[in-house]
Amino acid sequence: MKVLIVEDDQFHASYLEDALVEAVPEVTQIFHATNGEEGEKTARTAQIGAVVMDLQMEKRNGIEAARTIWSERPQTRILFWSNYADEAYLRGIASTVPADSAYGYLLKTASRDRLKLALRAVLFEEQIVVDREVRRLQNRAQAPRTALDDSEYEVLLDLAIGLQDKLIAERRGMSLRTVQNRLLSLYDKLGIEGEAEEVLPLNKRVRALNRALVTRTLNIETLESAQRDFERWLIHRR
Amino acid sequence: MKVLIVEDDQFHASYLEDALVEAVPEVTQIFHATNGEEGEKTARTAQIGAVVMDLQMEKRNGIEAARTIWSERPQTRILFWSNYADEAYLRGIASTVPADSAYGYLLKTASRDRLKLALRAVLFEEQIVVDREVRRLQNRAQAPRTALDDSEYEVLLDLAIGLQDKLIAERRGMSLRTVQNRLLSLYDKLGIEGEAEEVLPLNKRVRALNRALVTRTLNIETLESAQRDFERWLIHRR
DNA sequence: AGATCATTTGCGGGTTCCCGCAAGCGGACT
DNA sequence: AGTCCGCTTGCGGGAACCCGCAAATGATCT
Repeated sequence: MKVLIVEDDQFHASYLEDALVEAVPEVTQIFHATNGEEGEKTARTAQIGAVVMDLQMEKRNGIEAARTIWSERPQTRILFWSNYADEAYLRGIASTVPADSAYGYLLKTASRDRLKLALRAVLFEEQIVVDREVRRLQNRAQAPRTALDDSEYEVLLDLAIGLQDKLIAERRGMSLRTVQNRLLSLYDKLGIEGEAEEVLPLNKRVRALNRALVTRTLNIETLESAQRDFERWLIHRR
Repeated sequence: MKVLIVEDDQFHASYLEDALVEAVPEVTQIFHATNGEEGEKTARTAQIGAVVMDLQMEKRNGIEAARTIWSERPQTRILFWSNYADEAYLRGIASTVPADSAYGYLLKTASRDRLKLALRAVLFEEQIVVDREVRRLQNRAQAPRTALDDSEYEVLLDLAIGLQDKLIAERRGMSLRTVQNRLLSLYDKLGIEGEAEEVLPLNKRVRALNRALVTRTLNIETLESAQRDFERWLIHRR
């Protein structure tokens, strides 16, 4: 069995390699890559069936890499191994994992045993494994009070890259007023009203972006990739 | 000689420890902490004179910890060892390092040799060492065209936490119009005009925050600590 | 079909924001 | 003193934003 490790931190990579050979002795060959782009390439040329991958990396991050890997070979097993449990990553993964592929999401703070368990379960047994911490975030993010539905999330992204209401309306095909309704519920769900109790007037737009970042609903990479998406859309609009 | 290592990633911590004993055999005792708060405490109780510290950590980050450590014992040598060269960190350090203390700023991507060199130079020889990469950023950030002066930076922070012009004016003791002038030059320096050339109308406020984050002028920790500062100020104003 | 409830949309108006213009103010140099 | 230059400040107005209100549209259930 061939396994690819995509990880830009050399210490983490070698730790991972150790754990991997212990957990899955069936492994015959281990490949390394230090960023998403390289990872995609190796996965393709070496016909890799199992991947362990960090999420934040220079050049293409883990999610983007996973997207192309899965688009080429959907049955590839991928274990994401990340420092953070950001909602943005969860959304990214949820929206790209093929119907019946095995994957996992583990935090780097997990113990060595849990890591080994997850490695075996995902890469070999083709199970789905999600870290307790991550699961907790997932639940919180899905609590009806706080959950952003997809349409709200889209508007949040547009807001985050600095689009004005009118442009968002055009891009998403809704009326100006509807965009503003989305914004209202965003402000509500991100908790921007009561905030400091008193009549402390804030710039809600900026505040929304700020809150989204601080609560890890968005992260900086999300901003960058939303920007790229937008530019692509710009070209194709008539 | 006693040295304190403050680092929340265990692999990095042990790598650091190795390099440290090789580079500075004079070391007699090594202490560990995994976040800023703990670091401050250990530095105080163990009377530490030399510290190696990561910058981004849960609870108090490296800069905040450095501030209190230096306020208690200004001649402490501190080597910052970080993943990123964010302008926000540079500003933070620049504004807290006492006049004649030894410190250093090294990226984790530095080779082992450079790390050892820096460890010896800063902790033992009491020199000042700044990583090449970091220095480069520093220069770029100081290029007249892009450099934010302190007053602009303050306004940027206020904008970033969502304050409106009027509040910023009150907090910083300037007129409304002056705040707006600062914003104008911010927009200019962050490159928000031409952006997409044509008449692509953007929400400049949000865009400014977005750009500041993407260019690493700010990071999310900065947002959080700016928020804390603001709340402290809120209490003390009339 | 008819009733019900949620979402979408238009309208209107009070704020905030962005920024040109021009009048103060103060330091630097001659 | 006088001139120059840059920063601050007030004024004014057009654009964008926030949001209540109510009508239109749609989906669901009986």
